[in-house]
Amino acid sequence: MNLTQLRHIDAIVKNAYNLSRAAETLHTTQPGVSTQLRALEDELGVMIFERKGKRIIGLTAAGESIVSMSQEILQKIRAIRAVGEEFSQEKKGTFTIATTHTQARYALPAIITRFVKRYPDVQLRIRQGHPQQISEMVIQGDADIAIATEAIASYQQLLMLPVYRWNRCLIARSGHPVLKPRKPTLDLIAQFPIVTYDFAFAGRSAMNKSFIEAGLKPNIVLTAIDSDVIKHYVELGLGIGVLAHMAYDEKRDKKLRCKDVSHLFDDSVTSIGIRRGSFLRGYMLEFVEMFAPHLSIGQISSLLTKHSPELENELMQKLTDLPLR
Amino acid sequence: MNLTQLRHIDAIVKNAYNLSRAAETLHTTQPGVSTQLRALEDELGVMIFERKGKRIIGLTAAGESIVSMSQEILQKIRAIRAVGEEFSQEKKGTFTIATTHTQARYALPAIITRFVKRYPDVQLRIRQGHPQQISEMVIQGDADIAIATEAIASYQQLLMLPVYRWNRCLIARSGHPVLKPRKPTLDLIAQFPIVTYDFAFAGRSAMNKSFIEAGLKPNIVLTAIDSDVIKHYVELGLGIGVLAHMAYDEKRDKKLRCKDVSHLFDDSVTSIGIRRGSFLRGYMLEFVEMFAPHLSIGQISSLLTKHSPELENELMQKLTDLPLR
DNA sequence: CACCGTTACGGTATCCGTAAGGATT
DNA sequence: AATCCTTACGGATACCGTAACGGTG
Repeated sequence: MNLTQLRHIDAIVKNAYNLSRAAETLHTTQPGVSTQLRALEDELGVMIFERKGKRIIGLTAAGESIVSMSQEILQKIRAIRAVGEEFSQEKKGTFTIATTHTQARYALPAIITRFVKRYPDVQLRIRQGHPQQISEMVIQGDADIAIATEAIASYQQLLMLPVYRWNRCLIARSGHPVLKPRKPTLDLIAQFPIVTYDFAFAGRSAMNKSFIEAGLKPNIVLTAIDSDVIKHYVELGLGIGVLAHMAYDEKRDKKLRCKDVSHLFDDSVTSIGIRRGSFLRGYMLEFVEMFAPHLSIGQISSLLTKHSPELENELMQKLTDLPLR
Repeated sequence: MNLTQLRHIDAIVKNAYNLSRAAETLHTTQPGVSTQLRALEDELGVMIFERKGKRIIGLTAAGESIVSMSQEILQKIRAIRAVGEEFSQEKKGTFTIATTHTQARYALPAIITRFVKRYPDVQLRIRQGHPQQISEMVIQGDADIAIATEAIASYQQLLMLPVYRWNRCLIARSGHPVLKPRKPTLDLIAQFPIVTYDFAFAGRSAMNKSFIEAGLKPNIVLTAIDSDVIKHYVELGLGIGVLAHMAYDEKRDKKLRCKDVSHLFDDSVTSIGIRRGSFLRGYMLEFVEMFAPHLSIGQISSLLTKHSPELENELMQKLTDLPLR
C-alpha cells in the first residue's frame, strides 16, 4: 500500500469512476491507474470498486470505508506539508477562503485589507458558492476555511466557530408604501412582491420560518445568491427586497430606502467552518482571530488538534454574546 | 513523502531517538533510516528532529506536529488493512484486548467463552496492565480495545463506552471482628490493616475519597494490582481486604467471609475504550455488544466513524441505568 | 574505543509509460 | 465505432543494503 494508490482511488471516485479522467487529473496514464488499483485490491484482498464487466461503476461496501479513510489520510498528508511550509516560510503560502457573495462583498473587505497588508506574500484566493458547496470545498481540501451562515453546522467533519449575528432589513424605492409605518409587519410585507436570497442560503430559511409561523405566504418573485443583484432589481421596481443589514449602504444605494426588520425575523449566525484535524497555517489562524476577535489563536488551534466537545459546546451556547452586524 | 518515511519517523520516536534501534524494529538498516529521514526533512523543508551535533536528541516544534499527524495516518493505514481483512475473511483475524487483572479474571471469562465458541478462528490476545498502560496500548495501536475502570476517560483520543457499575466488598478471615456489625462503618475499617488495589487503579481512588471525606487515615499495609494476591494475603491474616464484589467467590474462597460495603464508597464504572477513528472488525463490534448489551453494533460503529458529541454525552449521562455487578 | 549518524556506491525491484488487446455501450 | 479497462513489455527510477567515514561521549 502506498500513497499513490490512495491518491488514485480518490481521483477515481472524484472523476465519476472513470479511470481515463482520473489518470488525467493525476497527470499520469490510464494503464498506470488501472495497475495500481489492481495492486491495491490484491493487497487488501477486497474489491474496492463495483464492476460491471470491465466497467467500473461504483464503490463496494468495503470500498466506501476504504475511500473515506484514504481521504482522511490524504488530508493529513496535506496537513504535514502545511506544517513544513509553516516552519520554513512563515509568511509565505496560499490561503483559500470559501464563502458566499454577501460575506465576500460586505463582511470581508475590511479584514482582508488588513490581512494583505500584514501578509503581502500570502496568495489569497476567494472561492464563491452557496453554503453547501462552500462546506464541501473545505471538506475536500479545496479551501482552507469556509465562511457562511449556519449551513456549515450540518457537516460533522467541520468545526464551527460562530463569528457574528446579523439580521435583515427591508429595502424599497423611496416613496414605496411599505416604508410608511415605523415598524413594518409581516402582513404588510407579504402584500408586495419580494426579491430576496436564494433558497440554498441559510439566511433565507430564517425568513421563511417567520412567514410560515404567521400563516402567511410571501410572494417571492425573484431570488438571487447575490445582494447586489437583489438591490438592482429592487431599484428597477420589481418589488421590495429583504436582505442582510450590512448589504445596504446608504451612500451607494441612494435610490433605495432601508428599514430594519429584525423584530420580524430571528437573528442568523455567520460562522467559520474548518475541517476537523486539519492544520491551519499561522497566518490563517491570525485571519480567523482578526475576523472573530472573541476567539484566540490558542483556542482555535487547540480546538483543531484536541477533541473537546465541552469547549465546542461552550462556544455554541454563547451565541447571544456575539456582536450584531 | 511516502508511508515508509512516516513509519520511520514514528519508529525513531518510539525508540527514544535512536536510529539504530529504530532500524531494527523496522527490519531494515540504519543508513536506510537515516537517508529516508533526511529525504523527508528536505522535502518538507524543516528539521523534524532536534540534533546535537550528529546525535538526534528529540523533536523540534514542527516535528511534534508532523509525528502526531504521521501516527494518525499510520493508524488509518492499519484501519484500511482491517477493512480488507473484514471483507475478505469475516471470521478470521486477531483481536487484542488490553485490560486489568480484575477484568480479565472475573468479568471477561464468561464473554470470552461465548466469543471463542462463535469465532474459533480469531486469535484472541489479552494484554494486562494498569489503566494508564492499557489506554496507551490502544492509542498506540498495540491493542484493539481497552477495558478498565474510569481512567480511560482522561484520554481525548479514546472513545469511552460505559459498560457496568460495580462496588466493593470487605473480606476477612472468618471470625475477624470487622465482620461483626451488619453494616461496617468507615471508622471500623480504618482500625484494621488493609490490603487493597494499587494506587494506579481507578477503583482505589474512589475508596480513598470516602476515607478522606470522613477525615480518616486508613492503614494500608499492602497494595496489589491483582485481586487474587489481595485475597491470598488476607487469607494469611495480614489484614482485611477491600476489593471488587465480583472478585469474591463464595465457593472458592472458603476461608474468607465477604461483607458488602457499597454504602461506604461511590460506585465505579467500568468502560470500554476505543481509539477514535479506528476501524473495528465485525467480531470486535460483536464482542463489545456481548459485553455491553445496552449498546448496539450500529451505535458503536456510528460513534466511531461520525463525530457526534451528543450521542457520547447521552451515554455518559445514563450511568445510573448501567447494570450493577 | 564503542556507539552513533552521515555519505557514497551499486544492484535490484518497483514503478510508469508505451503499445496492444478484449469488453461494453 | 467509440469509449473504457486490462494485460504485456521494457526502460528509468527510486529504494535499500553494504561499505566506508566523521562525530560524540
